[in-house]
Amino acid sequence: MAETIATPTDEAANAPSSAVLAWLRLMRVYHKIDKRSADLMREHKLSVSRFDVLNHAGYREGRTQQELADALMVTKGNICQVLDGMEADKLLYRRRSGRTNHIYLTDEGRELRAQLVPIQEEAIDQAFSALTGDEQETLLGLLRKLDRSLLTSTK
Amino acid sequence: MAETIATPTDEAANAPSSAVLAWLRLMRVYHKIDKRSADLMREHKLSVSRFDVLNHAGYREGRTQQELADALMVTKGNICQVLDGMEADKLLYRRRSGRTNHIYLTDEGRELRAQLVPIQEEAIDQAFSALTGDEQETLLGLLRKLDRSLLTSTK
DNA sequence: CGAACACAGTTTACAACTAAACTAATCACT
DNA sequence: AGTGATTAGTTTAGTTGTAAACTGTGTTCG
Repeated sequence: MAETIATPTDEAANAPSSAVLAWLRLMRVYHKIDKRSADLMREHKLSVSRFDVLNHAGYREGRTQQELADALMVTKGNICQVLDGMEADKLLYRRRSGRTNHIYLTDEGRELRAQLVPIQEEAIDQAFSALTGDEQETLLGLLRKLDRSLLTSTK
Repeated sequence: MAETIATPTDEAANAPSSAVLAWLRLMRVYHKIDKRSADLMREHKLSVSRFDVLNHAGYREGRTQQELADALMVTKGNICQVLDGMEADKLLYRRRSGRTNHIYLTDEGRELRAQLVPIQEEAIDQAFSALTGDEQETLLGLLRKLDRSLLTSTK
């Protein structure tokens, strides 16, 4: 048995699992679309994080900072900083109630949101346009299943 | 026609397109798994970016910095900084050739890589274990199609 | 040749994010 | 009511990333 057909324990790595391959692709897709978004938002003098806050806070007003942090998958410390900036720029304001802050958009913020949300949606639709409607649904279903199986970090 | 069945132009946003829904899920999945990876790597005193460089540079040695930057979807400026640190820590070294640098792992770097790659792969397999093998293949196929349709940024 | 260009890598200034410590308000329970 | 645990938000120090200017090397072609 001088020559094996395949040598799984070789220096050359084993074939990566489909999970690893899927993860690598997912990373690439994420980064590419994220960069597109960043470029798009920069054209409108806004960062992605500010847009996300504007979008989410405006979707249903009166949310707390912690709710925003959870929804956007960032720390409450980060949200606090982003809100500081946006409040200073009069895009939104905090209304304290006990120990929680509720976030409301200003007219200016609401206007900016109304202007940018369709542009962003258009860009996302365009980015996904290589997939058919059915494929998008399939992808969504798989990602949803995966998402639900990943416990929200216990912290 | 006093009452419409649906009012697409309402204040309440239109139903998001499947592309937008897929993008939101993809973001969530990316962040959750990325955070898991970061936590896992931190246990081994390594950052995700260093692990990525170690993994990629070790997969085929002699790569240039620009190749690494492209593969990891970060700027060459960032790679340069990460390499500075890793070179200082004796995980790898640069070998200049003309105007390009080729990257090689030290024995220590190679050893660390051999130790961590299986751990990381295990974690990824585990993260994707909610999907069946077929589902993982389907997901991979869709992501690959999507990835290929997204031009690498022209820069 | 040599001027103009292209390109790999480096540096710098800054933005975005985290972890962790801290402050302050609320809750649970005897 | 009082004390201890919990929770929302803030602050701080440090990490990771970017964009853009800069350096130095190679390449093209009149």
